Amino acid sequence: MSDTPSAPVPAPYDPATLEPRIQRQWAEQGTNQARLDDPARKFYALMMFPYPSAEGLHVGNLFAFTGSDISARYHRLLGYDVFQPLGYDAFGIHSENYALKVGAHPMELTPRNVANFQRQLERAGLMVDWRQKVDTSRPDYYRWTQWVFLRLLERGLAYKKQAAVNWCPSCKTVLANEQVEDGACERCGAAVAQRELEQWFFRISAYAERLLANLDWLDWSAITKQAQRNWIGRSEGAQLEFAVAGHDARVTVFTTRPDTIFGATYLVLAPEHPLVGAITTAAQRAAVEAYQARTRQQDLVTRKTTREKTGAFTGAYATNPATGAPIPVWIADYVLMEYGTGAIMAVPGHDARDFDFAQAFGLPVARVVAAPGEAPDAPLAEAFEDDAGGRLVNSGPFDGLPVAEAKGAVTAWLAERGAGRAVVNYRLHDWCISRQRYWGPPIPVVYCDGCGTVPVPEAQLPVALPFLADFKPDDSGVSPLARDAAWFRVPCPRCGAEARRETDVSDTFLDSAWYFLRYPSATDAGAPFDGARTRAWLPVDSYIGGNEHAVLHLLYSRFITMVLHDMGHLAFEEPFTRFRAHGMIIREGAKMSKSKGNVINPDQYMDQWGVDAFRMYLMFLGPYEEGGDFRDQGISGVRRFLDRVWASVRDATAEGAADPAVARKLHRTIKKVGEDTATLGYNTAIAAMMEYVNVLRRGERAPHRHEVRPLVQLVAPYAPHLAEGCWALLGETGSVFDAGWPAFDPAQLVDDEVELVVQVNGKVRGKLRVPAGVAEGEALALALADPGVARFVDGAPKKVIFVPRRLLNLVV
RNA sequence: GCCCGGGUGGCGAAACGGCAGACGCAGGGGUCUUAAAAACCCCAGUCCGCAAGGGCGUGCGGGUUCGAGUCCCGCCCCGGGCACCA
Repeated sequence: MSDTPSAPVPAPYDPATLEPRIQRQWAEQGTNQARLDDPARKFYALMMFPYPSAEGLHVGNLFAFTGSDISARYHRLLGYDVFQPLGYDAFGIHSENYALKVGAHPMELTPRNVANFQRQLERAGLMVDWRQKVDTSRPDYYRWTQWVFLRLLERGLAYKKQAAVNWCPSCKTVLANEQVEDGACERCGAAVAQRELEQWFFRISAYAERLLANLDWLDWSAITKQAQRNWIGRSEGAQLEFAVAGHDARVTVFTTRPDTIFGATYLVLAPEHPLVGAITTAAQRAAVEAYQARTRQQDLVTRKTTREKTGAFTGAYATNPATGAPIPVWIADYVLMEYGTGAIMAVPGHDARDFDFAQAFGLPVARVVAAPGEAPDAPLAEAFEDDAGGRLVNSGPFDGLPVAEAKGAVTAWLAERGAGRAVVNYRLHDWCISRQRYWGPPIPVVYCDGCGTVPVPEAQLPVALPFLADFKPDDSGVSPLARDAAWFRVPCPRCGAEARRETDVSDTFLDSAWYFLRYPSATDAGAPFDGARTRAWLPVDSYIGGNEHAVLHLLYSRFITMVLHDMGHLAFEEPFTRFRAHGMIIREGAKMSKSKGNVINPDQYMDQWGVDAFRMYLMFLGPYEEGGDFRDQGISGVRRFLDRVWASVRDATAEGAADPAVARKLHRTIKKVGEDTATLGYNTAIAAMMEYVNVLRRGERAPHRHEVRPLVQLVAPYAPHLAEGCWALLGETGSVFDAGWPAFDPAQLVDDEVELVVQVNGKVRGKLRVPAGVAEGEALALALADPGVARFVDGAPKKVIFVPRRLLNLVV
C-alpha cells in the first residue's frame, strides 16, 4: 500500500441532503429577498402566476418558472437587484367547478390547494421573494381588484348592457364559447341556447388603436405581438348609408370593399338588428319573427361555425346609392350584431359568403371587378375575391380603375353625396367582466331605486364574498349571491335607503390584469400599489409565460395599465417592457393529458434525480421558446454532468500550472453561456458547459481551482443548489449569487493556429493546420502541396475563394 | 380557409451563406474489477470497399451562389392559433 496519508473520503454529490440544506441557508440568510426599498439597479422578473389546481404543480408550470428563474438569477449575478415574486390565480370558474364536482367548498379547498402548491414551489428552489406572495382570492387582494373596477367606472369605461351568452339549461349556467362543443354543453351534453343578460363591460375598444400602435415598439415575442394584432383586427373600410324605401330609416353598413358598391344586390341585417322590426312588412313578419326566434335558440358557437346559409326576407327594399336600384333587405345569422354595424351590403359577385347566400335564395349576382384580360360580363361560377390585380367593370364612372384606387375614389364619391365615409373598424370588442357565478370578487356596485347605480365607497371595500354553503348556480341566470338576502340587501351608500347589491362577480382576467402592480406592495394595507415602490420597480423588465395568454391576459393587462396611467395612477402605460413566450413540453412525442395517463409528476423526478437535475433537464430538452420532448431516459445525462461538476470542484487543486487549452475553452464557454443565457438559449448554454467539463476532466485530469471557480458561477442559474454547495466547497463565503458573473478575456478567444478547410469545387478534400493570420497565397501553396488536395487539382485553379481562418475553396 | 411555428442520424437536438449532426440519450468496443455496477477512454449518418478511399445525404421539385439545412419560387406533411369579422 501507498505510504501517503489516506485522503479524506470524498464527498459524493448528494442532492437529497444538499438541496434542503441550501434552501434552509437561503431562508435563514434572506438570500432571495429583494432590496425592495432602495434598489440600485432594479430588475423585475415576472412569471405568469399559476392557477392552484388540486392536482398540484404541473411539469409545464415548472418548465415555465425555471426558465424565468434562470433569467432572474443570471441578472442577479450581473449585479442587478432582482425582484422575482410569485402568487396564485386562485379565483375562477375552474376552482368553482372543481369544488362542485368533489362536493367541497372553494373557501376551504382553495387554501388547501394553495398550501400544496406552495410546498412544491418552495422545493423547486426558485429565487422567489415569498414575502410578496399574492393570492387573488383573499380579501386583502380582491379589495383592490374592486378598487380597479371603481376606477374604470369613474372613468366611464365600465358600463352595463344586454348581451347574449351561451346558456346551459341543465347546468344552469353561462358557458364560455370554449365550453360549447357542437352546440352542446361540454360537461352534460345538453343543448345550449342563447340568453340575453345584463352584463358589465369594460370599454377596451376605445383603446384599440393605442393597444395596436404600441406593439410596434414593445420588445415582445413576435408571435405574441402578431396574435394581438390579429385579435385587435384593424380594418380600413367605409360606412355606407342605404335609404329604406317608404321609411325614414337608413341602414348603415360597414364594408372593406366600397369599390364593389355597384355590385351590391341586396342588404343583410343581423337578426337582432334594431331596425328589423320597423322595416319588416306585414306579409313577411311571421317568417322574420320565426327566423329571429330560431336564431335565439342557437348557441353562439354553432351560429359562428355553421357555413350553411339561412335567412328571411323582410319585405323591405333599400336603394343602392350608386346605382339607384331598389335592392331587397334580408336578415341572416351569418351577419353578426357585434361586428361593424350589424349590417352588410351583400356583393355576391365578390364575396364567397354573399355568393353562397345568393345561390341559396336565388338573389342576383353581378360582376363589378374583372381580372386582367377578363371580359366585363364573364359569368361568375363563384365569388371573385382577388382584389390585387382586378379592375372595376359595370361601375359607371369607375370602370377600368384598379381595385386599390377605387376603394378611396368610390368612398369619396359616396361621401360627397352624403352616403358614406371612410372608417376604421376593429374586431376587438368590449370586455365582458360579469360572471353569474360565486367564486370571484363581487362587483362593488349597489342599485338604489332613488339613486340608481351607486359605486361602493372605497372605505367600504372590500365587498366581501360571503360564505355560501350552497353556491351552486340555479336556472335564474343570476349569481348564487342573490340568494343570500342578508348580503344582497344593503343600505344605499348615498341615501341610506334599502338597496340591492350587484350579484355578479368579476372575471378572473381582471384579477390577473393588475397583479404585477401588487407584488412590490403585496403587504400594503393602505393602497393597491405604493407610489414609491411602484416607481422603484415598475414596469416589469422581464415577463415570461405561455403564449396561450398572448391575447386575453396580456391585452387586458396592457389596457388596465393604460387606463391607470391616463388617470394619473401610473407613470408608464405599458406594463411589460419585455415579454417572451415559452414553448410547450410534450412527452415522448405526445401531448400530456390526464386521460392519456402520461402526466409527469415533478415530485417523483425530483426525489430520484434531485431538483437541480430536474430543472436542468427541463431546460436541456430543446429551445426554451419552442418547448421540448420529455423522455425519461434523458435525465441521466444531465445528472451525470452535475456529478462531474461536483467532482471537479471537490478534486480541484490550488496549485500547479494552468493548461492553456483549458483556459481558452473556459473563456469561450463564459462568452457562450453568457450570450445564450441572456437570450433564453438555455439548451445550448448547458451544452457549452458540458463541453467545457469534458475538456476540463479529459483523462481524469485534476482541475485547477481557477478553472472550476468560474464554472460554478456559470452553472449557478441552472443548478442553484449545486452551485451554492460547490461555492462553499471552494472555501468561499457568502452566496454564489452575490459573487458576480465571470468575465472572459477576449485575447483568449483567438487561436494562434487554426484548421483551414480546403475544398475543391465545394467538396472538402483536405484540412490544414495553419497560423491564424496566414495569407491567401501561402494557404493556396500549402493546399496544393497536400496530396489529398492535389489529386483533384489539374493545373491552375480557375478561381480561389479564401475565407480567412475558415476555408479555402478551389474552383477547377 | 387564414396566420404563425416546424420537418436534420435509432432518439432529443446543434449549426454568423463556409467541415451537417455540437451536446445529450440509447448502442458498440476498451481500461479498471475475481465479476458486475459505477467511473474513465474510444467508435458511431448512410451505402460501396479488407483497407486507403469514394458515392449519397437536412420533407419533395426547381432556382440563386465558388459554396445552400440556411436565401428565392412552387408543392407535401406535422403541430399550434384564429375562423361566416363583411
